[in-house]
Amino acid sequence: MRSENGSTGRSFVEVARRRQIIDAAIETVAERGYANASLAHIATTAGISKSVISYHFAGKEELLREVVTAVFDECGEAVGAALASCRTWTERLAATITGQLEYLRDHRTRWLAASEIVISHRDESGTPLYLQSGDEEIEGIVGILEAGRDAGEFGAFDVRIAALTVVHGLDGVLTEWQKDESLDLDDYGRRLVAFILRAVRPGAS
Amino acid sequence: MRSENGSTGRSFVEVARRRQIIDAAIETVAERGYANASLAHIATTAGISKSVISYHFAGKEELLREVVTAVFDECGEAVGAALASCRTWTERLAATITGQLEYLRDHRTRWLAASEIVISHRDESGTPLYLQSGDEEIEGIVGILEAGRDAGEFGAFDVRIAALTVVHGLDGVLTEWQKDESLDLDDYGRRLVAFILRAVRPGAS
DNA sequence: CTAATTTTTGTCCATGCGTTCAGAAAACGG
DNA sequence: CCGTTTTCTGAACGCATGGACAAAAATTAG
Repeated sequence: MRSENGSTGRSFVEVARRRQIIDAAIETVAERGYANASLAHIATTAGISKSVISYHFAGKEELLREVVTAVFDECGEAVGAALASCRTWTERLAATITGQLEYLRDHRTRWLAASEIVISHRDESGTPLYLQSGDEEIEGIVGILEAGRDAGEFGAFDVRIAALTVVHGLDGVLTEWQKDESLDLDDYGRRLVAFILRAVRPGAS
Repeated sequence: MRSENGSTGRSFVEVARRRQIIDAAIETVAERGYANASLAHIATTAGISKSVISYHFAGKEELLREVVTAVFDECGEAVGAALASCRTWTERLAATITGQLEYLRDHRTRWLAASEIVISHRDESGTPLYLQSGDEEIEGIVGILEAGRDAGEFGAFDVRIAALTVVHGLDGVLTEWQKDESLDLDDYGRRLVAFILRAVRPGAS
């Protein structure tokens, strides 16, 4: 019997191969775009035969889903770590923004690939992934905004609209970064935080 | 000699056919998604033979570009009309937001199709359309924000970040509307305007 | 009415795709 | 060492796509 890994029932080589294929898929999608990221190209990038992908993954569908969950989980953990050291709700709101931008800054390729897949990939019924994913991120921001409002750090405003604006503002940063590769993400993050804090600050509406 | 139309040198029937094909493309892309909107499907939707599209358009590329420019020009005109009747910069900022949402509300299919194409379609070099389009919309909002700031209607903030946040917030409304078909766009617009006005209002920061 | 031109049609083609498969190669267990 | 299992390969498959083409149909002009 081969040594197994956790509860997945996968051998070490299996896990390594899957990781290698996932990384190759990320690189290929980021470089050539979702539509041009065929299994053949991914296999070439990984330096393996096309059929190996079909051997280790149930299909292209499963591979792409694994890419998305891997990257988003990584980013979620990074943001969670940034949130842990915060003391005020204002800090938490800022950390949500800067934390995600820092992940984007340090893992551009991975984030780009995951975004491409989420936007472009459709399941068999034609529904894109971004309409299937849960809204945990939005709910998290809503929670911070409500708590901050109750604590008196923020003013009175529509927390859901505010949360959506933050999330879509973060999504849009990638677009701006693609338009201008020299964009300073840290600077952008600071300015975005400042703008959002202007909106949520207490005071007349 | 056939009667011609403007400077394009196209006959009336030619113009009509092109419009019919463009509308069929819009309907097909909105219904089946960009990736599944083949020329065959578009032709079936239009009730014509596939080759007619190739006869009237240089290729799929030209057809899709015409769809995008047609829809975005329509929306731009609608927003422009809404702006014309504004007297203050605050009104203009609000009209930019509500005007676009009203177009989205009244032309969901067209906007959806154009967005799909802009996001997913790549030219031969692999560059998506949304990285090619000019930033006239952003520049317009930047102009409003600067003028409003100089007029004392708005406070001191980063106008570019503010404009980008507005634009990306508007882009995101379509996503929310897809997630929840019963979303009240007028209500969303009012709330979004209120939130943005909170951010740009004069005061410390 | 006839000839020329515009428009439409159905068919065919080359290409690329994801997946399948039999068999080769490698790794493993006793 | 040999038999078994896992892993990999290259070829083949069915399918869908965008485009090209000759011929048919419709429209126009004289």
